[in-house]
Formats: sequence, C-alpha cells, structure tokens
Amino acid sequence: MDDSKPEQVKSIADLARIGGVSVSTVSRALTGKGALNKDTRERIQALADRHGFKLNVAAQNLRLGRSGAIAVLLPLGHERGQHLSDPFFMVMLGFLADALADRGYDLLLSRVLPQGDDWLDTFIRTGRTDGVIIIGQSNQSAVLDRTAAHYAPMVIWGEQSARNAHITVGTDNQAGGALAAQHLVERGRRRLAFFGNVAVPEFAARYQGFVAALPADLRDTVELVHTHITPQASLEVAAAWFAEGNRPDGLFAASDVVAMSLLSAATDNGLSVPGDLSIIGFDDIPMARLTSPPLTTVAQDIEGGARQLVDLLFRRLAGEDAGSISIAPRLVIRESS
Amino acid sequence: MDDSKPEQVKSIADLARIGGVSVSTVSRALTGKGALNKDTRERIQALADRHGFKLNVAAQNLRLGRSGAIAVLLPLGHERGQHLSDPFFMVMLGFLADALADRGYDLLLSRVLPQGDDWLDTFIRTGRTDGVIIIGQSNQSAVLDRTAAHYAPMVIWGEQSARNAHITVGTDNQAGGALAAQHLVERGRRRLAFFGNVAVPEFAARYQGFVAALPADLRDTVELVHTHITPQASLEVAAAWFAEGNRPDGLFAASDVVAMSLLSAATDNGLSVPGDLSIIGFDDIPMARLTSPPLTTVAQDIEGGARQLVDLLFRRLAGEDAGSISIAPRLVIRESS
DNA sequence: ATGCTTTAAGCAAACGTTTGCAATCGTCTC
DNA sequence: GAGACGATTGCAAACGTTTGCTTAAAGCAT
Repeated sequence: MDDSKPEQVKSIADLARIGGVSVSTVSRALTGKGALNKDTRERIQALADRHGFKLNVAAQNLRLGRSGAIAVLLPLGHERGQHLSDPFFMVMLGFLADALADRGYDLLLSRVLPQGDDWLDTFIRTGRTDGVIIIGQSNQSAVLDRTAAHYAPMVIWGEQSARNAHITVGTDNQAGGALAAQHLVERGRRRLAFFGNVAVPEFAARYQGFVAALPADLRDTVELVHTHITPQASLEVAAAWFAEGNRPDGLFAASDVVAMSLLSAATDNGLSVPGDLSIIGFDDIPMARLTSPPLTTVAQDIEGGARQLVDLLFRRLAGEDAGSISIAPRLVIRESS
Repeated sequence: MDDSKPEQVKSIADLARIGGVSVSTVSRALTGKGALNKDTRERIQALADRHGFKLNVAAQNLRLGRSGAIAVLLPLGHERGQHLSDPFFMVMLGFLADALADRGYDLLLSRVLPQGDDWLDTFIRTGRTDGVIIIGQSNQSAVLDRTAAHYAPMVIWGEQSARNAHITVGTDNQAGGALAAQHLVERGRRRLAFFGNVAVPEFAARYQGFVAALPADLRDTVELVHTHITPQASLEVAAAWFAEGNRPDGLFAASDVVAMSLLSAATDNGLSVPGDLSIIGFDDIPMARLTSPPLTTVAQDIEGGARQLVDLLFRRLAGEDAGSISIAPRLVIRESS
C-alpha cells in the first residue's frame, strides 16, 4: 500500500488537493466548526494525521484577529542589572504557564527594562498578544495607569492602591506586615528592623503594615534598612549592618530570600536564631523550610494568585469590567522566631 | 492644529489612505526596506508615530513565513506533578529571555507533561515557533532523537551522549562529579553518598563521574540515594535517611537545592557541617552562599550556557550544521566542606 | 526635442487560514 | 412529477503584511 507518503503537506490547500475537496471542507473538518458530513470529516482528519499535518496556528490567529498568546512581563525597574533568580518568580511563572495552557493560550515571556514611558504601549500595539500580565509594578505605576486607561486586558500582580487605575491581583501586603508585627510582639521582641526596598510598592505596604500594627512605643524605634532583594545584595547589606554593631531581636524581611541573607549574616556574627533574635520572611517559597532553623514567614498563595490573575484577565478579555482582587496572607510559624 | 487625531489607524491601509500613498510605500517606510524617498519615508514615519501605529507583528511574520518566537520547553517527565521552583530554572530562563530579546525574538514558555511520543512533533508542526530550546532531556531522550532527525532548529540543555542524536549544550556533568569526588577525598572523607535521581541523564552522569573519580577502595561503598530534586521531596528523603542512622562523612547532591535539604537534615540530627561531614551541591545558584555554612558546590556557567544555547540555535536556524557544546564545570569551595 | 537611465511609488499576488453566501444534490410531499 | 427543503460542499473575500514587477516621472546627454 501507500503508507509511504513522501509528499509534503504544508497547507490546507495541499491537503484539499490530495483529498479531492475544497479548502473550506478541510478547514471545517480540522476545526470541527461548521456543518460537515461525518464521513468526510473523518476521512479528512485521517488524511491529515497520515501526513502529519497540523493547522498553522499563526495564520489561524491572524484570520481570527487574535494572537493566541498572553504576555507575562517582568519589569526590572528597580533591580535593574540584577538577575532575578528569586524562586517566587519561578513558582508564579509555572502556575501561570499551566493556567494559560489550560485555556489554550501561549505564554510569551519578557523581561523588560522600562525605557521612558512608552515601552508598554509600544509593546501592546505590535499586536503580539491578546493580553498582558505584569508581575510587580516595580516603579512603573504611572505607566501602568496610563495604559490601563485605554487597554482593558491587562492585570498586574502587585500592590493594590486606591491611587492606581490599573487592575491588580495580589496579597494584602499591609495585612501581611501586620501579621509579622503581631508575631514578633507576641514573642516579646522590641528591637525591630525591616529589610527591603520601600520604593517597591509591595514592600512599602509590608513595611507600613508592619509599623502600623506595632504598639505605639515601638513604632518610632523600628529601623528601616534599605536593600535590594537579590541574594548577593541583601547578604552584603545584612553583613554590613551587623558589622556596624546592630543587635536587634526581631527582623522582618521583604522576602524569604532577604530573610535567608539575614539568617546567614546573623549566624556569621555569632547570634543564634531564634535564641537571640527572631527572623520573619515573606512569600513562603518552597525553600523556606530548608534553612536552619526553618524560616517563619508570611505565606502568599502564589498558586491561587496565578489562577486569579488568569481568571481576571480572561474575564476582562471577554468584556467584563472585573476589578482588583486582594488575597489574604497567612503566617507560617516555623523555627526562626 | 489637528493634534487630536481621533481616527483609529488599525492597518497599513488606513495609514496609506490618510497619507495619500499606497500600502507598499507605507510598508517600505516603516520597515526601512526597499528604496524610498527620504522625505516620504520620514513623513510616513511621523504620521505613524502621530497615530500611535505599529506594524502588526503577527501578519508580518505570517507573510515572512516565520513566527518570530522561540519556544523554551520544560519537560516534566520525572518531576511530574511536582512544581519546579528551582532557582536554576529561573536563572536560565532569565538569560535565555535576554539573549532571545537581543535577537528580536519572543520567548514562548511552555511546561510540558510529555504524553506519548508525539508531543514534540505535534507542538512543532503547529508552526508556533521558529525553533525550540529544551531544558533537560528528562526521560524523553528517545522523543528528542526522533524529532532531531528531521528538525534542525532544536537544541537541548542537558547531558551530551554519543548515543543521542540531538544537539546539546551542557555542563560536563561527569567532570563535575569528578571534581566533587576529588574534593571530598582530599578532605579525607570516606563514607560517601550521592543524592539524586539517576533516571535523569544529567544526574546519572554526575553520579557516574563521581564514582569513577574515587579511589578503587571507595568506589563500591558509595551509596546512591534516590530522591527527586524538589525541596519537599529531598528534605523528606534526607530526613528519613539520617533517621535510619546513616552517618556519612561526605555527601554529594545532584543539585544545590538537594544539598540544602541535606544540610538542613544533617543539622536537625545534631551533625555539624563541615565538622562531622562535608556536603557538596551542584549548580551554584545565587542562594548557595546564603546557607549556613555557605555551600561548597560545582558551579555551572548558566549565563554562558544560555548564550551558547541561543547562539547554537540560530546557527542551526541559518542552516549551519553546528554540533553539541560541552561546558567545563568549576568547583566553588565555600564552608560546607 | 528625443531617447536613455535613474529614482520613486503603485499594483497585485502571496502567506495559510476562516466563514458568509451560493450552488448542488438527493429526498420528501402532495 | 414538480416544487420545496435540508444537508453538504464549494467559492471567494478577508485578516495585515511584504515584495517582484510595472509604470510614471524626472534628470541627463545628445
């Protein structure tokens, strides 16, 4: 028989010729849309299989006026030049990839170094994607607001604020900060510090929530130590800070990675955790339980967050005017406090 | 004047009409290709700017017979159902994203749960991408080989083997294992174990190189402990293993994350590192210096690897028959050994 | 003026699909 | 046996670009 089919089938037209039908028939057979005789449909499908033919998604999308992809953008406004390795991103990305794949969409990944105030509009106007998910406002809230005004299918993972026009999904960072504060206070800690970069909206909210939840007499004494959240940067900052002779008894870190740096620096300085001081992180990355002692942290529901991001995006894509979503954080007490 | 331009410009044709020229002229003006009068070119470009018009990349790519995207696939053959959070992936992904962006290509991210032996061909045939980068062979070497036979623009990050037909870029894992072995032997360690999943080609090579580089009398005593490389799984395995009473003095982990689990479990069992035992990881993820003690590890040049992957892919895309690349590992001695 | 070259811009086909409408055919009803 | 109807398939335009070819206009030398 002719089970060797040397002929290259590159398009629906080729298949139509071979099958002795029209291109419309092939299209209808392969997409399952439109009315078509069951026999012909099956015959064409079999033929396509035999030739290893798949519809060209690009052409399909062009015709359908969509792109079939959602962009996930990581704006590096702050950590510019730093390579983000934080497991948080990988976990988030993984869940987003799954959620988008479930809906038959591709995930277009892009790290962007924000340039001027036009990068987002420029990106969107190229029509590469049907929607945009942005991980973290970074220092680009103004740009996001401007775009949100005329572009609906965009959702941001980050800090929600009444001042912002853009739609967000994110942990209630203030509440998270408050959880950390309450916990440290319960543990009797009084010489407190926060490590992070408050130019980043999420971290600012964590700090603010932290301070606000402290008893009045502690509120003014809590120290704010500025650091980027990369391992290298935060380790340097922490080491230098301890070297200055600072001897806190309670530290709240903007992220688990920063908390790990603090833990490491504290140990290097002969301090015991949680004996001499408590350390609390934020995120609950999978590795948080691998430190010694395992890290107490404010957990974000990353999986739920990713699902909500995608849900919300598709609802907006469908024309619905769905709004921001806030997710409650949860304190995970391990042994670093 | 008319600096309010309410009219929506959706296509090159709209712009042509407004500018009083033909679509070809607009195309030539905006792409810079073909001969065109300098004045008209600038006039059209200015017009496009004023209307915020960008060429539709999808249509452009369709016409040019390309997709403008490269797929990065993470096959989850082994760690099925586990969520990969390993910083290694994020670092790799970041560098890949940059390298691809530099060449004007989009990065299409996809986690794939390999189904049958057709998932890769099916993916490729949809024409979504111009090339494929695969991170890790997982347990899919056969599938990769089959596809490599007829599809050139595909490169794999992973273990190189004479038995494989597919093109790889990767660390010389055997050499990496040997580095670990030599180091432990130099430290006088003799009760050794390897932690990892040798069904994964990279890890098998690390193990094999490790054993082969040991003195003859140690080669048969080294224990192989099977574990997935997720934080959770490896921590459980390590804890159980120590609980059984095992008291090694030298551990080599398939990855830094596993090494962190070992460190954690050892500490929990009252063992001191490096006093009682040495632990060596693999990867040198940014967090490796955050553990206490900081982790000795076999470093992979992830940035260089990503660059090579992309380089190689584009050379093959250009028709060149470029072959596999092996990258030398480097031992980074910190304080866990 | 004429013809030749050079430069500039337009025409129309093509990339690989989808889909509204029209055409064909067989069947059914009266 | 004719008209009507339903089911099935084909035709051709459209999605937004790029580009080979052609034409128009202008510059130049004779």
